[in-house]
Amino acid sequence: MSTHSFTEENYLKLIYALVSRGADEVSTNALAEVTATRAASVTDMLKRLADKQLVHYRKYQGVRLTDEGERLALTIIRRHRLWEVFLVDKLGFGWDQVHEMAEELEHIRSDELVERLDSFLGNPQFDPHGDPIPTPAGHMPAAPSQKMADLLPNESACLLGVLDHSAAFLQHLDRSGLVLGCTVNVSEISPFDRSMRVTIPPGQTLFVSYDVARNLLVGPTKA
Amino acid sequence: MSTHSFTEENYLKLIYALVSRGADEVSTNALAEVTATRAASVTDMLKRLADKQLVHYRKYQGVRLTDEGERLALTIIRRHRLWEVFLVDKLGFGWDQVHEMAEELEHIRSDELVERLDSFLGNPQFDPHGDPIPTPAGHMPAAPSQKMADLLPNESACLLGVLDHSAAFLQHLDRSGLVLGCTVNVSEISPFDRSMRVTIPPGQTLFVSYDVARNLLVGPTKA
DNA sequence: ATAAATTTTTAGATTAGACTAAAAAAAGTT
DNA sequence: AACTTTTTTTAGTCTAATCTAAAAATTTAT
Repeated sequence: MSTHSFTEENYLKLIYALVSRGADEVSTNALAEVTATRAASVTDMLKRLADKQLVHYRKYQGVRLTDEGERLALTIIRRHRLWEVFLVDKLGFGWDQVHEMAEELEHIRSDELVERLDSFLGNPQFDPHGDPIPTPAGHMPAAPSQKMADLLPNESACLLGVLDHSAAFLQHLDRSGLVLGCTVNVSEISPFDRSMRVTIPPGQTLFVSYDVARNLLVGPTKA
Repeated sequence: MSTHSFTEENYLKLIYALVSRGADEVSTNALAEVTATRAASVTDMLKRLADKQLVHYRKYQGVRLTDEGERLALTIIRRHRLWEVFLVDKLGFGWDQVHEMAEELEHIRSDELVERLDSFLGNPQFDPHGDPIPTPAGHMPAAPSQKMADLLPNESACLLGVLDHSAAFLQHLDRSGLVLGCTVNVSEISPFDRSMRVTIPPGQTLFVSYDVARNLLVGPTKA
């Protein structure tokens, strides 16, 4: 039942994010970058987190989360994503507007609140960007990994998520009419710039640049 | 657009609460009591709030809010009460469970969030305890002021709010079947202990102690 | 109106979380 | 292998919000 500061929670979340997208251990500088602080501040915090047994830390060697640290990181990510669903589904915010608010809401410290929110939202499996919502016990479900850019001509797929979460990218998708859950069919790929001609229901055709296609996650169509 | 710390917001809210229930100015000791800190800490904070023009403060004389301080206090109270409505109406919490969570939620800093929440909840005028919800512009609507203990035999009234917000009191009301909005009719008042015999729909009779009756707010029946 | 009690303020410390500047370790280059 | 560059850590400082102990102002009581 010990309680952690907002700052500590944010470090855990960010360490999780950095580890899960590649490296085995996270460097001090990488953390300084994502926390928007200096390396010296990061070192301080890592020592504190190590004292609390939330990370494994060896000088000059980088960090990784302990089991308890990972469990905690995942409950925070769970809260973040559930609040995003609330903001979009219930309050009508756009998926490009909710990140900052969820950054604050994720720190509200009541497990019962989170579980009631979860049922109120209908136990969603994914957040508005298609990211999977961790279980209450702290397990991260598998996420789709195939990119739209990997599709071949004549293949169809279901649009499931985004890799780039920036407001600019999300707004671009809005303007293009690309919505999560929609079925896309690749009719042609330009050999020159790898841009795709795709059709989406109801029979609409659009061009998707490679830069966009490699930031979109797809899966098998529901058919 | 300047931003204030949680702590500053809490001081403002508590100063408002103390002023509105009596005294013209609030003493350092009274604030130390409600903030659960020491007088010396309060003095420090009052200086900081005075620097930010949120309170009028003169040494040894107590404090009161500036117009800007009061406006801010009321937006925080507005947020608190709206979140309480959300927790009770949408998530199904009991009215005795929501205070602590709302204490955290009230500090989420997005005006658009609050206004969208307000519409989502159907623009409620009162929180689950019958306290009026301040307007977005920072105006506190009038609250009912008549106490159930002031009713005379044979008078009827509508139960509108509570003065005591403790979980113990609220749970007592739950066990008694006293619900906000219900019509109460006083059939008899004991001259000995001022306890009341009241009837509530559907034709149920119960005894209400003076201690309970003076913590209940009533108004004219809707009829 | 003077002394005693209470309240409030000052002075000086502490903690979390940040900072800068400098030292130490690791990695990269000839 | 030795030198250079980069990364990380240490050492010392800063701010917000707290604390204790002591001093100052106000209030109460004789």
